[in-house]
Amino acid sequence: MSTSPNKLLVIDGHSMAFRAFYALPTESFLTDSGQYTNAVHGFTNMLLKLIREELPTHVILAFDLDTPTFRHTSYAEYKGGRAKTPEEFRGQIDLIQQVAEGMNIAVVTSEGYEADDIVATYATRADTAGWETLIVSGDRDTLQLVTERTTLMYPTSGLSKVAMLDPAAVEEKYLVPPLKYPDLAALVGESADNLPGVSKVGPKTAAKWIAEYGSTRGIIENAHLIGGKAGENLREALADVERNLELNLLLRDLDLPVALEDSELQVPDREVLDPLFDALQFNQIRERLFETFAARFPETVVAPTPTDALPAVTVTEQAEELSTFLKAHAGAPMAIAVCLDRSGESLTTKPKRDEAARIAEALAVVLVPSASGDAAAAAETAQNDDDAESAPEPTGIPAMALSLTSLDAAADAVLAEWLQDPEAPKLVHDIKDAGKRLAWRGLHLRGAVEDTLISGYLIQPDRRNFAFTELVTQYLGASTDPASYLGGHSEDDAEASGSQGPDLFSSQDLLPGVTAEDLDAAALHGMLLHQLSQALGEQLVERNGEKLLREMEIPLAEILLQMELTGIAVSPEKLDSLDAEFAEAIEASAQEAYAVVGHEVKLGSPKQLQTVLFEELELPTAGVKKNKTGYSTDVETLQALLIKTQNEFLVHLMNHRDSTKLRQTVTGLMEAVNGDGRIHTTYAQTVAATGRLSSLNPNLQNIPVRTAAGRKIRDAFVVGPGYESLLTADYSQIEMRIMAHLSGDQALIEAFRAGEDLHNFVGSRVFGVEASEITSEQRSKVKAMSYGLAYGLSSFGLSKQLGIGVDEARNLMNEYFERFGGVRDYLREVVTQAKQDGFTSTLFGRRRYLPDLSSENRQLRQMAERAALNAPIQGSAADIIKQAMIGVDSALRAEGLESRLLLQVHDELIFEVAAGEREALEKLVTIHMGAAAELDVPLDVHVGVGSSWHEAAH
DNA sequence: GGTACAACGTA
DNA sequence: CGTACGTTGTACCG
Repeated sequence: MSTSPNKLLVIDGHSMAFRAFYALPTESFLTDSGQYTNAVHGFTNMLLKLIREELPTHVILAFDLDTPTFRHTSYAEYKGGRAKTPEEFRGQIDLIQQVAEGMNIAVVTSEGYEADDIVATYATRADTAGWETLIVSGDRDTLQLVTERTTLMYPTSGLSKVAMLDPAAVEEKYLVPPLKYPDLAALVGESADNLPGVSKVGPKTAAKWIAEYGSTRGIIENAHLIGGKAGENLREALADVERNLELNLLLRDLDLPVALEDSELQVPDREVLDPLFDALQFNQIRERLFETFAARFPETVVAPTPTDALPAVTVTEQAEELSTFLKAHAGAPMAIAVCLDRSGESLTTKPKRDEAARIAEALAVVLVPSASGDAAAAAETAQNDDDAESAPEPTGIPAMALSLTSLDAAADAVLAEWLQDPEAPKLVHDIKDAGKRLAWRGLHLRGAVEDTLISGYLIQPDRRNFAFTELVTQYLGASTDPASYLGGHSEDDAEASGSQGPDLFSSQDLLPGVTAEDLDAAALHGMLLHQLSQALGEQLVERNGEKLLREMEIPLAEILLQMELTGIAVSPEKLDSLDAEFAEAIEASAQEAYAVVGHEVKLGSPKQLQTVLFEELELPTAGVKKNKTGYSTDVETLQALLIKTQNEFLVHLMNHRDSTKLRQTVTGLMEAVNGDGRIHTTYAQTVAATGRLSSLNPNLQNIPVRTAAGRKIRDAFVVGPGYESLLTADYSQIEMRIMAHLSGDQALIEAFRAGEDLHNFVGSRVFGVEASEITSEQRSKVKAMSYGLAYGLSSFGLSKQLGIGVDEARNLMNEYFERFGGVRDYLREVVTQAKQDGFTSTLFGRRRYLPDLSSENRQLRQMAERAALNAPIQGSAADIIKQAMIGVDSALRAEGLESRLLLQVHDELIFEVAAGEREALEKLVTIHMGAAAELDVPLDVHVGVGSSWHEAAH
C-alpha cells in the first residue's frame, strides 16, 4: 500500500456537537451574556486534540442543514420521533462554525443531503487519491466508509471513550465487513433514524443471512427460501428493508463547494478567534489552540527569514560611546527594552504588598534604533534575493545595552539626560511600568511617542490581553523567541559554550545579573517594538486614535506613574480601631444569627445559607430569584424575605454581611500599607472598555461612602507628613451634563445653565409642579430615571428599582421623554449611528467597537445596544477627567506648586495640599477641571478640604 | 494551587 | 430586563 503524506480528518459536525453537548454539563458553561457553550467547548477541545494527536494535513467539518434531505422526501417518518433539540443547544452549532472559521477550517454543508453524505464523499475521494482518512462521527451509518486507509473514530460514551475502527474492528464488533454494514442495518433497523427493520431479527441473524446470500439484495431475492418465524417476518417487512437499504447507503459523489485539496490545515486567524473566545469566555482553550498551532506551524508563526537578524548589541559603560550612539540616532524614535531582575518574584505571582520587593527591578536598558542605513539595505538585498545561499549574511541593527547597577557617574548622567529629554522620542511597551522601574533607579522617562500597550487598547478597547507577545503574534505573526532569529544565543548555545569554554559559569553575565539571553530577548523586544508600532500605528490612524494616544493617554500615563509612586497616607491607628470595631460587629451578629437557627453556619456561604433559609427555617421560596447554585441569597432577596416573614435571622445575616464587607475592605487596606506609611494603588489604563481607569492592588475606587460606617473608612485616608491637608474636587452630575450636551436638549441645557437643582428641575417638568413642590419621593424617582437612561434602562428595570408597577414606570418614562424630547431623540440616534458605523464615539473621539449590535442573538444584541448608549457618556466623562488631570498637572508645574495629585475616582480628584497652597490649589483645580472640555453646559466642580478624605468631602 | 461563583463596594 | 470596574470568601477542581 502506498503511503501518502496527506491525511484527512473529516468530522460529522452535528453528531459530534451533540455528543459534546450531552457529555458536558450545560450549567458550567454559561457566558455572562446567557449563551450556553458546553457543546462549543467540548467540540473545540476534541478538534484540538485530534489535530494535536492525529496530525491531519487536511480538515473538513460537515454539517447538516435545517432543510429536509432526500431521505425525508422519500420517507416522511425519517428521523421522526426524535426529542426536540434542547433549548441550551441553541446557537451552539453556529458558534462551532465560527470557531472553525477562525481556525480556517472548511465548513461544508449541502442542500438536500446530510453531513454523512458529505463525509462519505470526501472520505471516498481521499481514499481514491491514496490518502489516509480519519472520520469522526457518532452516526453508525459511517461504518460503511471504513477501509484499510479510512478509520472511523466512534464515540462510545460521551466524548471520553472512543473506538478506533478499522475494517477488522468493524467486522469484529458488527459481525460484517464495513461495506456490508448497510445491509445489516437495513435488516435490523435503525431506531435513531426511525427506521424499523425485520422484527425478531438482530445483528446475529442478519449477519448469518448476509454471509449466506452475500447481500440484502440477495436475501430479498431468496426470501422464500428462509424458514422459521424470522423468514416469515422478513417476507412481511420486505418493503421496509428495501427502503432502509436505500436510506442507509451514503452518497459518495456529491458536488461540494470545497475541493478536497483546498481543505489544508492552516494557521488560525487570531483576529477572528480572539474576540470570539473573549465572548465565549474560553481562555484555556485559547491558549491550547495557539499552542497546538504553534507546534504545528512553527515556521509560519516564527517566520524566520534571512532578514530577521537580532540587533547587534554593544554593551557599554562609557559616557562617550553612549553619547555618540544617541547623537547618531538623534531625532529618530528609539525603542527601549528593560532587562529585569529575574531572581526576584515574577509579576504574575500574587503580589506582596511592598512595592519595591514585589516587582522585579530594572537591571539594564537596551536601546534599539529603528532599522536604517546599512542594516536595512543589507536586509533588503537579502529579502529580494531568491538564492538564499548567495545572499550576504545579514547584520543586525547596532543597538546598545547599559547596566543600571554599575554605570559610572558620567555615563549615568548621559543616560539620565537622554531618558528625561521630552524631545528625544522613545518607543516603549507599557510606559507606566517601565517608567516606574526606572524611577526606582532614579531615572525619569519622558518623551515617549509610542506605548504599544496603549495603542493596542485604543484600537481594541474591549480586548483583555495586551501582553507584548500577544500583540506581536497577532499583528506581526512573528516569534518572540530570540532563538528563532539569526544571531540569537539559544540557551543550549550558552550551556555548550559555558561547559566547553574556560568560563566556569554556564551562562555568562554580560552585565551584572543580565545574561546573553536576556540581552537577546531585550534586543528582539526593541526591534519588534518598531515593527509593532508601525503596524499598530496604521490601525490607530484608521480608528482615529493617534491624537488620543499622543495628547491624552501618554501624558496621562506619566501622571499616573507619579500618582502611583506617591501613594496616599493612611492612619494605621484609625484602620486598627475600625478593624476591631467591625470585627466586634461581625461576631455579635454572627452569634445572634446562630441563636436563631440553633447552630453555627458559615454565613458567608450562599450554599449553606440556602439550606438554612429554605429548608431549616422553611422560608417561602415563592418568587425567590435563582442563580446557578439554587436560590439567591443576595440582599434584595433577603430584604424581600424579611418583609414577608419578619424572621430576625435575616436581619443578623444582613448586618453580618455589611460588617464583613467593611472589615474586608479595612483588612485589605492595612495589608496594602507600604513601608512609607502610604498606600500605592496601581491604575489600569487599558482595562475599562469605555476609557475609564480602573484601580487595583488595592482598589481605591470602591472605598465605601454611602453608609456612615463605610465613610469611617474614608476617614482613615489622611494628609501625609509635610502637607497641610487633603483636597477633593469632583464634577457634579458630569454624566447628565454630557447627556445634555450631546443631546442638545434645550430644557436640560437651560436647567444646567440656570444652575438649578437638576432632579428638582426635571421632577417639576415630569410631574407638572413647581420645583419647590417636589417631594423627596418624586425627586428620587426622576433621579433614578435620569441616571438609568444613560445605561439603557427599561421600564421594567425602572419599575423594579423603584418598587412601582411597570405601567407607572412606563408612564414616568413617557412623561420624561415628552418633556425632554431631545434626550429621547439622542438615545435613539446613538444606537442607530452605532449600528451603521459599528462603533460609538466620545467627545474626544475615543471609539468603542460593538460588533454584537448586529448579532442574531437577541440578548447579545440588546446588551450591545445598552453598551452603545452608555459608552459615549461614560467614555466622554472619562475623557474629560483625563484631560483635566493633564491640565491640572501642567498648571501645578507652571505655577511651581508643591501640592500633588494622589487619586482619581472617575469623577473626583484627590490632592495633597502643600503648606500655604490651599487657596491657590483650589483656584487652579476649579479652573482647570472646569476648562477640560467646552460643553453647552458648564462643568461644575465641587471642592472640599480637610485633614482626611472623609473630611475633605464635606 | 488554581479557577469559578456569588456577592457587593464604587462611579 | 441599567453601564463600567475589582476583591472577597467559599466551593470545587486536579
